[in-house]
Amino acid sequence: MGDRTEANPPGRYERILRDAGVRITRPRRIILTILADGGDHPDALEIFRRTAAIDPSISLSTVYRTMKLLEEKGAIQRHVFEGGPSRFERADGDHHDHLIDIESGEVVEFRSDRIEKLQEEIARELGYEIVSHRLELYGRKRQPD
Amino acid sequence: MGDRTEANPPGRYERILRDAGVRITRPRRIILTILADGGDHPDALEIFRRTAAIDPSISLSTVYRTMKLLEEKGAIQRHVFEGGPSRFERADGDHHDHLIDIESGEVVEFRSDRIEKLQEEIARELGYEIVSHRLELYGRKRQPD
DNA sequence: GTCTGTGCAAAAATTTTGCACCAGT
DNA sequence: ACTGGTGCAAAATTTTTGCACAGAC
Repeated sequence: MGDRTEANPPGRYERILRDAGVRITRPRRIILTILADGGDHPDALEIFRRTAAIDPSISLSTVYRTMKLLEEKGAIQRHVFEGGPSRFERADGDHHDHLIDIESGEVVEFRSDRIEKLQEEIARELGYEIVSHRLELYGRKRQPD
Repeated sequence: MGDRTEANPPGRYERILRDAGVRITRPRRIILTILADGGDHPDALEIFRRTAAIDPSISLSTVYRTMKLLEEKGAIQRHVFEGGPSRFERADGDHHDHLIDIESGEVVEFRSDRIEKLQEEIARELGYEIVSHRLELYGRKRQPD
């Protein structure tokens, strides 16, 4: 999967938000930095821990409010994997789905154009147009025997 | 989709549970009846409302405990659609995925062997074996133009 | 009679919100 | 300055749990 940092130059989110008429405050800038840095899928509490390490005055409410805002602006995606709380990841252009390691909680990203196509076909057959979708595989590492 | 009641004769769940060494109590029997009757995807509170209509002494805790039990025994499936609480449906033999109408909340079931196969392939390529999976399409009715 | 299941109330976990103050533009 | 954003504490929502009693086997 590797490094995708260059896909999110610092300020990418800032631009999205500014263009939407949203103020760039200190808490928001810090949260945005954390999201841009992370290649993972942290939940609100984890993001809060990371902001707290940088500026302990930032509240959990602000984290939640910012996540909701970013989601509405299309800057991040929210995932609710089985059982757990919402987890977030930035939304670059590239759509992908998730494979969750049920033993470690690790998330592997993947993408299948064939599956995407099939989904479209199915929706059309049922008389619907897809607005969004969610495909999650839950599995464990295969033992190389 | 239509009537699937015959796929769940009364007592189907009872057998599953009895075989698992679980006692068939009055609350459980009532909850099981509700699940067997419903062709829908109620959440815990809705199930509680339905049990309350039959026997108001049944508590919400018992509903939750029973749902968890049934899930563990493989008798029902839990779904967490975007935003909302867990919703449940009985697990017959037939696996299917869900298309959720984002306007009405209605759930349409579908199944695609081709998608299932592709999922297996993808997991294998990534070095995993699938334990479970979740595919949800969120969409709106297409206007017949 | 034994041991699991239940109701109740309290707690836990996650997320949202009212309000007075603060800060970005 | 104006307006939207923030921290805090309290509430809302969903789910779990401790405990004493009830009920299935």
